[in-house]
Amino acid sequence: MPLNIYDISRRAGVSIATVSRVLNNSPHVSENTRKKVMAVIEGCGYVPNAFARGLGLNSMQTIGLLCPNASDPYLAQALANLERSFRAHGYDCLLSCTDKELSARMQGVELLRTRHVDGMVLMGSSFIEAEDRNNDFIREAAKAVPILLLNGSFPCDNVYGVLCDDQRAACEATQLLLDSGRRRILYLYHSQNYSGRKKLAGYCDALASRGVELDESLMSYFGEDKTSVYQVRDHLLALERQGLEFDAVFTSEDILAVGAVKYAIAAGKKVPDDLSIIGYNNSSYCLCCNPELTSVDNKLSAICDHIVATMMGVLEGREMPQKTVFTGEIIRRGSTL
Amino acid sequence: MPLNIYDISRRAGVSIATVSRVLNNSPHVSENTRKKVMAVIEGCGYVPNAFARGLGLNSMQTIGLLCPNASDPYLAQALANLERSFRAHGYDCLLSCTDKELSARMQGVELLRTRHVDGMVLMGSSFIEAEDRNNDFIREAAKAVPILLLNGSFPCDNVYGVLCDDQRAACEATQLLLDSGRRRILYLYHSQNYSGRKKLAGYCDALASRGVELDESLMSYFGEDKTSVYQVRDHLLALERQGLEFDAVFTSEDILAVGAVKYAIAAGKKVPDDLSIIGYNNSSYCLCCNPELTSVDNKLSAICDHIVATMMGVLEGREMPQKTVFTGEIIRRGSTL
DNA sequence: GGAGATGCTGTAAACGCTTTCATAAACGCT
DNA sequence: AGCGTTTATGAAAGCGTTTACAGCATCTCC
Repeated sequence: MPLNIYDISRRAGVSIATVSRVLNNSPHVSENTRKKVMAVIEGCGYVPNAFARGLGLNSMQTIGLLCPNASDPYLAQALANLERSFRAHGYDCLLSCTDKELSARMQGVELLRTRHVDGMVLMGSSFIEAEDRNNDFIREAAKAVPILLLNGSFPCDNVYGVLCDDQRAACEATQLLLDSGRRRILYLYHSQNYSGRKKLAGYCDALASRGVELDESLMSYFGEDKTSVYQVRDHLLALERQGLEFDAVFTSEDILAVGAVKYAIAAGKKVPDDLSIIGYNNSSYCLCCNPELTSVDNKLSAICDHIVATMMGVLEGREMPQKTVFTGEIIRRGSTL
Repeated sequence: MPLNIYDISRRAGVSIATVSRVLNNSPHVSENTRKKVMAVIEGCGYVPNAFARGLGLNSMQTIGLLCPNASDPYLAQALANLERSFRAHGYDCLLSCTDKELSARMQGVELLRTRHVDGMVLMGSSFIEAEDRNNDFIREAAKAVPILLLNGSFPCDNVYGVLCDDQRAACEATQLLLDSGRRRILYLYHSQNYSGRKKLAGYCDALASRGVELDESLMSYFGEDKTSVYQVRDHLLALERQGLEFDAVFTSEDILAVGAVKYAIAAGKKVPDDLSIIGYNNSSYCLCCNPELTSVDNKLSAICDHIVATMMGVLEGREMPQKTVFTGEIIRRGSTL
């Protein structure tokens, strides 16, 4: 039987209203009473009941984190960053992992309806559909609480995007390959989501900027499961057998680039001499390969910090920028010339 | 202004008690009223207020997940598994990441005191200290809610351990190295926690079983930060310069084994011909190396499933085994003969 | 036909806070 | 001294549930 606010009020010789005011840092308490009440509170280690507080305030200082795939080290890193930072601001995080995009939507809505989270972070732009009518769930949720998009952008009130300029970064990565003499650059991607489309656009931009013609047969899609390393390797081997020529690979995720390295090993090609490879995310996978992977650092920790700052700002009623764009940076390692 | 239980009771022509009974599947409701009330509830999409419910029941169906390092792919995978499974049972998960062990304890207690979680999962045995008096926080927390240990064991009421027999698995892994002719086996480990100690014991068991003398200079400790890949590489290079001889490496985590591969590359040694390497966890890092890493699969997903099942059992008042041990399995890949 | 079960439903009291409103005290001013 | 203003406090009404308890039919069985 933990203590309640009545116990404190009795011991401090004040009313529960005063105790409540002390707890909530209300200015309408004299310095004297504040001290007296605080002394009692600390003396007996009283902690206000969060459920009752939630009932009164209709909030429990909770943020929902919707994560499409927590086992991806990149998103896992984001998860850790976000959680730590929100906690520092006094907010706890409810996690909601999900494989399938459809259920992701449901879970987001559920989190809102059943847990009354104060805000949600959609981690990864896979939440944003190309077909706009499928995005109603975001618009709907945004009516209730602020929605923050990690690596996405969406024009809607109360929705805030914090992202890397993937188009530009992808363009620069591709240009790096082109400018080292490569002409047949494979583009491998995981999913056709918001940032996936941006990266593709950047890839095209780069080709255009160097006067290289786009060849659709150089672009391949892969599912999101764990076996994609082998999938990529086998796919590239198959392409080679079919006579397709390529001298570089650019991927939308590091794990796919790992697959490209596997291919090179299987095909007896030297990286980067015979095949240049650039990944995306600059995740811990990059250091595991030999040679180590050149990759695009898309400023995850800055993005996470900014997401938390924006969420806090919005929750405190401040005006916040609807879209913040960071500039990616290519981290050159051994997989490129 | 969402609907409340009074709105439903009015529309259904019953009292709020009856509505509540319908919502909680109480048997004391006639089939007729149940149907009538359900129809109203579904008709208007009513969802009971979780805060009020929490206040009444002193529970919000929430599990606290204490994760020492969410950016580790292995733990991230566990996080995803646990969350999905708890959600399927109607429980949401509050995440609490932490780098430092001390603050981990604080956060666990805080989660309990401020959030009234119904149970906690301590992910990774780094929560269990070698010095027993430092484990009071577990004992304390266990008085309030069931505590589940992922990869740990702790003799205390209301604390349940689900783990892999790391000692045996480490022994078998080391024996595998010994039986392929290796005699000078480095053991690299991340931290001196519960499972760290077990693995060490297994390593020693294996040496004893084959009559090989233990050499303390073959054991090295590394911190937990991300740079450990390079740390390991440089450390091994230094050992080599000092004249220490070794023909195999066994590590407590895959990421350290990746560092050993880096060392082999830097030192111009062939894996596995000049140097055999075995990691631990069978994480996604294993596939990134060349050759791919032999590693101990410690049955993460089985452990996670069992954690959730045990937690649910305890919460439903059933008797549950205090300790469940899975048997690890060595996954042989290219880094061993 | 009435006593005693049995089954269903409603009333009202928690649960532990926040917050509005009223009141009382203290203060400054003429 | 008297008045209006400001400041500090308390009483009480929510917030939306759960649940103990009471009440009322209906039924069973002598």
